Amino acid sequence: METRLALVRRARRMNRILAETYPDAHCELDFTNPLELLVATILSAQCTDKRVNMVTPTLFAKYPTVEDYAAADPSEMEGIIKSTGFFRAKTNSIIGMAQAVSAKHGGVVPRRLTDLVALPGVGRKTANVVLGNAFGVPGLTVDTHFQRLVRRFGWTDETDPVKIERVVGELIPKREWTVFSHRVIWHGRRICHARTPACGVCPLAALCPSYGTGPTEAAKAAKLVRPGPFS
DNA sequence: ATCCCGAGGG
DNA sequence: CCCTCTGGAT
Repeated sequence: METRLALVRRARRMNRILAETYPDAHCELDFTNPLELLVATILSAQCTDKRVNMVTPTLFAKYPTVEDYAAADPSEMEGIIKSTGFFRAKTNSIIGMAQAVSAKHGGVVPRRLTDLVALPGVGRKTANVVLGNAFGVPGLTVDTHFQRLVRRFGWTDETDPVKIERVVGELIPKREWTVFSHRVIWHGRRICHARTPACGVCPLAALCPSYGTGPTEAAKAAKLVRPGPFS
């Protein structure tokens, strides 16, 4: 059983290695404007950031302000964002979010987590992305990558994002929460994949309790694999 | 086939 | 906890 002290030390080392490995980890939805970042993040659900970035110029030109989104014609907006998938739900979310921001916050995107999460289509992950990357408020963005990695790191098996934030928040300094989230997510995208993690080239191998317990690339190629504690 | 830096509803 | 929503890339 790992002691609390050992756990904290290991977490700090992992964070340091991630920082060295991904020195320029950042939000790939590169908007400093809160409204733009909020809309782009809503669009990014189950869709690559590249594809989101292909529609945002057209979208932001047509809807420059909260009021423009609030008064938007749904079918027109669907046409613009169609290629990002889930376009009906996303259109409803964006218009509903804008109407709520207009009615409850005077057309200004709120800076508080509770206010952001209360907006239609805005969950905890999206809210923390906006807080961290547009408002400079530290936040852990617990997406599917983050969730998977902290489990493999042996930090927590919790699935509830709030509980995960609480556990990780005690291991990582608050002022690094935002960039730490990006490091973890970048690592998940590049090496610590859901099905077949590339443990052979992982810079965290020596510190990872899940090292070697997952399917190898060779086994995967031979189709002899069932991911154990993975997924 | 499987995945993409999710959210809402049952 | 489950399901659904969607198109595009690999």
